[in-house]
Amino acid sequence: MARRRMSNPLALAVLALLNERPMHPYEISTTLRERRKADSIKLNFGSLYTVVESLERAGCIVATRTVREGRRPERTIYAITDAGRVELDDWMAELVSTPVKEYTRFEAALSLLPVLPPDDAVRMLSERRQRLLEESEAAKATARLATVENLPRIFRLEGEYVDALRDAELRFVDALITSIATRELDGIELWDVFHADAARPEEMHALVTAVKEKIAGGRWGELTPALLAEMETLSGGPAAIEGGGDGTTGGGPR
Amino acid sequence: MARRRMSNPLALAVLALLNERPMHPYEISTTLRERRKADSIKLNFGSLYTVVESLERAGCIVATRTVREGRRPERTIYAITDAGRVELDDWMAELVSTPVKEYTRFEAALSLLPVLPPDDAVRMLSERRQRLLEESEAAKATARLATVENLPRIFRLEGEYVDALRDAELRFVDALITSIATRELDGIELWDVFHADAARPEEMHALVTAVKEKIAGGRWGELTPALLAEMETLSGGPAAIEGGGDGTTGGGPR
DNA sequence: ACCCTGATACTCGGCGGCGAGTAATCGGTA
DNA sequence: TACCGATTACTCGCCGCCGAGTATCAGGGT
Repeated sequence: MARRRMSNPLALAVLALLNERPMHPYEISTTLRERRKADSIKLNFGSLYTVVESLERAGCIVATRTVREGRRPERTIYAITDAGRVELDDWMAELVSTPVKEYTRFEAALSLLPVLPPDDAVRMLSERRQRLLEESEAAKATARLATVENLPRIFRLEGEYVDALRDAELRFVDALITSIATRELDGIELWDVFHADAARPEEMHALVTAVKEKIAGGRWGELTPALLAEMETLSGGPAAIEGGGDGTTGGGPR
Repeated sequence: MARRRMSNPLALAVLALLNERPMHPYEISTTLRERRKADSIKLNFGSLYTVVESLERAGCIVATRTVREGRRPERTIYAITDAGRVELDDWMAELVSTPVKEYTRFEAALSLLPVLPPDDAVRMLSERRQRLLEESEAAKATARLATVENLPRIFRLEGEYVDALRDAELRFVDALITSIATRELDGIELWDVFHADAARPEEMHALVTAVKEKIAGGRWGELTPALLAEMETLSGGPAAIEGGGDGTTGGGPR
C-alpha cells in the first residue's frame, strides 16, 4: 500500500465499471461513452490503455483472460480486485469530501486581463457572455428532454453541477462587463493608463512600479490568508512588516 | 505561422511578463509569485523552463544575452518578439471570448456518485460543504483586507471569479445534501437498490440493465443537444429512432 | 574563522497523456 | 464477388509536465 494515488480520474471510472463486471478496455471506452460519462471524465484511447496498465501494476485490477473471436485482435479482459474496490471507495471519498483548487483557463485569463485594452476586454467578454448564454439555453433544453424521457435526476447530477457553475460564471461576466463599460470598476483609471501613455515597455514598467508604491504602502502581493491570520493574532496596529518595500525585483500590479 | 498554440497557460503568463520588460526565467517565477499570479496559473520550475524553451522555438521570445554575476550560474535573459506580442493578444482574445469545457475532479466524482451508498454520500458531501464554508470565510476575509489595503478590484478579478464559483458550488452541494437526506431526489430508490440487494457484481449488472430498459424506451445515453435538435427539426412525433432497442453495444449518438 | 540557513538559478530523468496510425473484420451495395 | 466504409481493438512514439536534485553565493550568528 506504499503507492501514491493515480491522478487521472479516468482510472476511477475504470474501477467503477469493472466493479460492475469484468470488461476489456475497448468495451470500457464504449460503455463510458454510452453512459455519457465521457462528458464529465476526459476519455481517449491512449490514456485509457495507459491507465489500465497502471491500475494493473498497482494491483487494483487483474487480467483474467484473453479472448479471441474469429481472427479478431485479442481482447484482454480485466476484473477488479479487493484492493481495487478499496481504492475505488477511498478515492471517491476523497474526491467528494475534499475540494481541491482547479486551475481553469478563464481564471488565468482574468488574472492577466489588464494586458488587454479595456475596450477590447469588454468586446471579448461580451462574446463570451453570448456563447455562455447559448450553452445555457442548450443545457436547459437538454434538461427538459431528460425530464420528458424519464431519466431520473440521479443520473444527471454532473450536468446540473456544470449548469450551476456556468450560470454563476454568466452572472460574473455580466457584472464585469457592466462595471467596465460604466467605468464603475475600482481601479479602471490604472488600467487605462497602461494602454494610454505607455507606448514603450520601459515607460510602462515605470508606471507599474509607481502604482505599486501607492498600494498598501508597497506591501503589495502580501494580501494572503497567512498574512491576514498573522495580523489578527498580533493584536494592535496593522502588523508592521519588516522593512518597507524591497525595490529590486519589484514588478507590476496584481 | 504554421504552429499550433501551446496549451500551458504558464506560457501566456511568461509572454505577459516579458511584454513589460526582458527577464530571466528565475525572475519570471519570483515575479509571478510576488504578484500572486501563481494562485491562478499553475507554476513550477520544471514546466517554466520547458515553456520558455518552447516559446523560444516558436519565435515568440528570444534570448538576448546571458549574464553572470560573480561566479553565480549564468542567467539567460529573454525578451518578447513582435510575433510574441501578436501571440499574446490572440491567445488572450481566445481565452476570454471562448468558453471551453474544463474537466474537474468533483464533476467526475458526481458522475460516479451512485457507486457510493447514499448515506456515505451524504456524509462526504457534508464534509465538503463544511470545507467550502471555511474557504469561503477565508476568502471573504481576504477580500476585506484587500479593500482596507486599497488594492483596486481590477487586480482581484480572478479572486472574485473563483469566489463566485465556490459559492455556486456551495449552494449546489447544499441542495444536493438536502434532497438526498429528505429522499426527495428523483430516482433515489434506484440508488438504494444498487446497494441493497446486489451483494454480488453479477446481480448488480442485471439490475443496471433492467433499469436501463425502463428509461426512455432503452434509448438512454441519447439525451444530447444533437438529438434534441434532430427531434425538433423533424416536425411531428418524438422522432422514432431507427429500431427500438439495439441490443448489443448500442453506441449512443454523440 | 567557521558553519548554517536560505536564496539563487537552473538541470535532468522519468512518467503520463495523447492522438495518429494499424490491422482485422463485418455489413451493405453494385 | 468484389469493393467500400464503418466498427472493433488496440499500438506506438513523441512531447509536455513535473519535482527532486545540484551547485553557488550572500548574510548572519558564534
